[in-house]
Amino acid sequence: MTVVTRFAPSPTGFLHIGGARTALFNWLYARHHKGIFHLRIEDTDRVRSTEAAIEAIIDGLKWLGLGWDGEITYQFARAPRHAEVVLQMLEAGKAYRCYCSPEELDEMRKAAQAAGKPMKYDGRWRDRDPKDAPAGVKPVIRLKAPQVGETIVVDGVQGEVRVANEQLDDMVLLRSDGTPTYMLSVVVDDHDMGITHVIRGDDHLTNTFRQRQIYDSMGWEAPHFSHIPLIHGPDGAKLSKRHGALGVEAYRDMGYLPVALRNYLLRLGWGHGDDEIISTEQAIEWFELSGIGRSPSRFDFAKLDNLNGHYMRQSDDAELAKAVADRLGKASDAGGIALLTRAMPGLKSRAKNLKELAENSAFYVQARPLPFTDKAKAILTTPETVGLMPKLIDTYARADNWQAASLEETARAFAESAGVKLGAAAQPLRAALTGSTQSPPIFEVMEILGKDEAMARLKDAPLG
RNA sequence: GUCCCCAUCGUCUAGGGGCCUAGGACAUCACCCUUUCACGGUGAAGACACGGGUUCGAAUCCCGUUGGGGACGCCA
Repeated sequence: MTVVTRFAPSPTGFLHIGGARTALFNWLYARHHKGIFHLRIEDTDRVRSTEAAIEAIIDGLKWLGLGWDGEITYQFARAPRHAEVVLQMLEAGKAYRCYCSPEELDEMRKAAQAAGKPMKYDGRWRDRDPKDAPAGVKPVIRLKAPQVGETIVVDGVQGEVRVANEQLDDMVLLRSDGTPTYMLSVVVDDHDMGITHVIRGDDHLTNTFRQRQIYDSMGWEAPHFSHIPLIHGPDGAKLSKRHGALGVEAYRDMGYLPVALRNYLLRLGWGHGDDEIISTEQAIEWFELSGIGRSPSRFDFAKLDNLNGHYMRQSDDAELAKAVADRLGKASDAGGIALLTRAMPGLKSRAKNLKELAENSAFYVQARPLPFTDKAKAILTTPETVGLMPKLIDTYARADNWQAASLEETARAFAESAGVKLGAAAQPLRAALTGSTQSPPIFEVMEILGKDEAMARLKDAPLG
């Protein structure tokens, strides 16, 4: 049997981090089994669905590297098919028309809650004669759900979960305007698309009982369900669009790498022994439902940063240089990109994301005169520096060999003859050449900058 | 209110009756490396929510309590 999974977001906002993880798990599961991964946009809520959201979701998935198979399914386009299924159920006596007003329903729920009962529709139109139908009221169509016994779901993550049918009411299948509800649409689409495994957020677990009833009512075989625990924010509450969740594009803008985000998201709720750094290929090979944990997890930027740093250090220098140039608005500066590429080995171990990397790289391609941080200024204006620097600069002006090792030798010899530590020479150099007190090894910086630029910067230095 | 799910270091987790004086990773702290900051290396501190069972033996199984989360729409 070919495994068929799907990611089915509703386009009411960006692709948030929880959705991204759900997509990742479905993608991984399909790839692991050499199966199919579908994308279905659940746009049946015509009021809240937007084109912009659809675009954001598609862009997000592409950026994350989670490609889907075949065409995208748009759920709203399938509404006629959904309605057709409801009609079948109606004819088979498995569904019925209900003429309750919203006010009646509201009262029902309030009364049930007050009486300590589950808040559900009481089924008053279930067996009522259709002739009683009030004139001018468009009915909804409800499922004639079983009233006794229990509905059981065997979940890939949660195990066997059961609920008494008396807890569940006759859900609405078709709204009074003739459009299908979510509960019905998902079931019909999953069935028609041949979905074999549904992997989704835990918040759908209780919905699954209702969906199960629809499958049973239609005599369809239900897919295998797996409900993954939700990702919580630092405060422990569900991470949602309204509660601190960020879209994947926000992570992109913060400078995180797709590969790092995939690795991080994979480890959030899924484990394979003590493994932490897991390549995407390795993830595809290892991913199994049994590795999914049952308890919710919290999003932790510190760990994401660590992972991102790891993957940045492994990234290709030229690619990083391009990304940095892009962020610095110098994407078309070929010379700058070449210089940044050479500088990248010293730069990339000093940043945990592309944003930082760009900030730390800026001094290399910064036009003179350089801006100086307060600390850099302070170093350049100490009496010791003021006394030392002119002589050091003069020494370098006469240097022929501009290789880092040679430059360092020169500085060491200079420091020794002046009776100071190497740092006394290196730190002012750093301040003058980078405008900062923190940078890659300063002699490496000098070499990469080249003698002309380095000397010019040294002469610019605001000594004293 | 009703139902469902969950519960190991601050965080992510390993663990599925004896291998656990509970392992790893991130974060934290110390030391080493060192021209700064990182990277890297070494080490430290740090957890089985609580109470009952079951068992020769429980982090692991059962029940309860507490705590957290989720669902109860003509939203998805």
